[in-house]
Amino acid sequence: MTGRWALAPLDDGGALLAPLAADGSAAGPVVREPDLVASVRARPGVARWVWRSTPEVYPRLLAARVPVERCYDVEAAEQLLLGHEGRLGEPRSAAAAWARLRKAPVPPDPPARSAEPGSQSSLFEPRAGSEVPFEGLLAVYAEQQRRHGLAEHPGRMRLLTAAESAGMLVAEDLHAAGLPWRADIHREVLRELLGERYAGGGEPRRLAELADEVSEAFGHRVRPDLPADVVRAFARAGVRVTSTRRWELEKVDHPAVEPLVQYKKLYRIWTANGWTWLQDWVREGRFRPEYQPGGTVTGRWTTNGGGALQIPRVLRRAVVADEGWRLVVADAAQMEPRVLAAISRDPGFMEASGHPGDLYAALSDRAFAGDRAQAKLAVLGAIYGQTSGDGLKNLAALRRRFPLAVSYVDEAARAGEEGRLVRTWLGRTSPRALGAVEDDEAGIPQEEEAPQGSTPSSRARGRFTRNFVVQGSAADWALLMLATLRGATSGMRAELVFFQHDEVIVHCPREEADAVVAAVQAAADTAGTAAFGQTPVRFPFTTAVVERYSDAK
DNA sequence: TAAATTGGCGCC
DNA sequence: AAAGGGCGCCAATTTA
Repeated sequence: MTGRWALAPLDDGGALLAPLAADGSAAGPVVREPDLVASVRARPGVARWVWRSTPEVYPRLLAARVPVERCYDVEAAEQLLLGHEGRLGEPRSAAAAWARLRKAPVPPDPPARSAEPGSQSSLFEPRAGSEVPFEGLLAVYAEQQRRHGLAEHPGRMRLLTAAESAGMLVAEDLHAAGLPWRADIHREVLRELLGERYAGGGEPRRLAELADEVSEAFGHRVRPDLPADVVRAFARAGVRVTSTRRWELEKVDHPAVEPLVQYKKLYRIWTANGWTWLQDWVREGRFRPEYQPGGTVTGRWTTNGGGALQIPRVLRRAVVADEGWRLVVADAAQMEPRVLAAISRDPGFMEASGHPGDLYAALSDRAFAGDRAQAKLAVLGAIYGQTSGDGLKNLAALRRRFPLAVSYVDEAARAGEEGRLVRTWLGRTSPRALGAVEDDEAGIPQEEEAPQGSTPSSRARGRFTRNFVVQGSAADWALLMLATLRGATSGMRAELVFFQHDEVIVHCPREEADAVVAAVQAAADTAGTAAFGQTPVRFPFTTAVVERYSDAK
């Protein structure tokens, strides 16, 4: 029993199932079985489960410890296919896709739920408006198979939807495992930084003291958490600031600056990751955020509640492995420039990226007379679309030595400025510019207003598309790396517990740590080849085996 | 009064 | 040193 099977849950815990042929059509009769979990358990040979939505089905399998190696998430795929077709705003639910297929009225997507802290698993109950009949699911899947064939690179598009589906599985795995989190240590850190917590939820002692220092420095009462108040106070003191951003304040010579900057730093910890956060998000020694693969247009993940991708560094002390266990903290080194090397196929840049060592040093040896800092600025400027400063100067040197790499991102920027779409290597596609309007003939977006050449908004658009191809292709790679790593660790006790763009944490018994480190690097190499084909580019990970997250790097 | 926006800063 | 890309979250403020 191999191949693909479609699966849909029923309200009574049962399931509808059907084997699928290569073209996506049903290869046998639809069967109804009483217990979804048992149905999956009884078919260990299925190569890929096809279902509407991973969060709808997979958590109950996970809870029952029924392994699922691969899936195909129809709604995730719909989102990617719509994007590829330049139709990103259209509803992406299976029900909507089914309606489009039947030329019926298309239901809008149900509103996104905001996560409740500590939710057991993300979505046991399907969202209202998401129901689709099984025949509809099968038809939508078959149609999606056809649409993959129409993509610019069908093979890459198939890889992309497979990878996104794998990401959906990993997201549930991460939620189920949870990041080990010591509430007692977190409280210790809070107490060190913020001082005593006052009953009634008022400012902790240290913040109150800093606020007093700020007021003293100005000679009158100033609320440091109110930007307008602070700007006014500086004006009264004869200092003109246009905002209270740290980099602007730090240029100002005034006794209020130091306590003010300190206040803002601590205030942030208090409001974003203070006692309230701890109470809301940490249960039984685990922090369980809800991850959303593809939550951003570039393919980077987001999390829903808890701010898992913005954990302040000072709190990493609270992330501690269980007794006898370790955290393997692995960080992809200079991922984005290496990805640029791979997608641009620039021979020199690929060659420089072919070493596991420091990429910026390798680049500076080749183009910047050994000046690593200049090389780094130039590369980041090329990727982010720098508009001024030294980076711009250095960009010229970069362009001379690595013309294909620079022209790759320049072309992406030009596409954006002209209102065209850009794609990642695997085919994830940028959304249309605001105000772009579809051309009936070719589906090419046009600016609503006559193109004026360069406007601030077209330049901003260019910076976005310039970065999109690199950040997005890096996300492609990271997804494949995760999928591979998930497979490699499935036979171990090790668990993936954290993922953040280019960094992954695996929690494992001490004895497994070496094997996990090797698996991470192997996954990186496999993903590099799977995503970009045979290139000299390497994707080294910096790994640390530690007991606490803060001991890494 | 509730929803949307703004300012600021945390992460990559 | 600052400013380019992507986000989420909080509190305050503005808008509907």
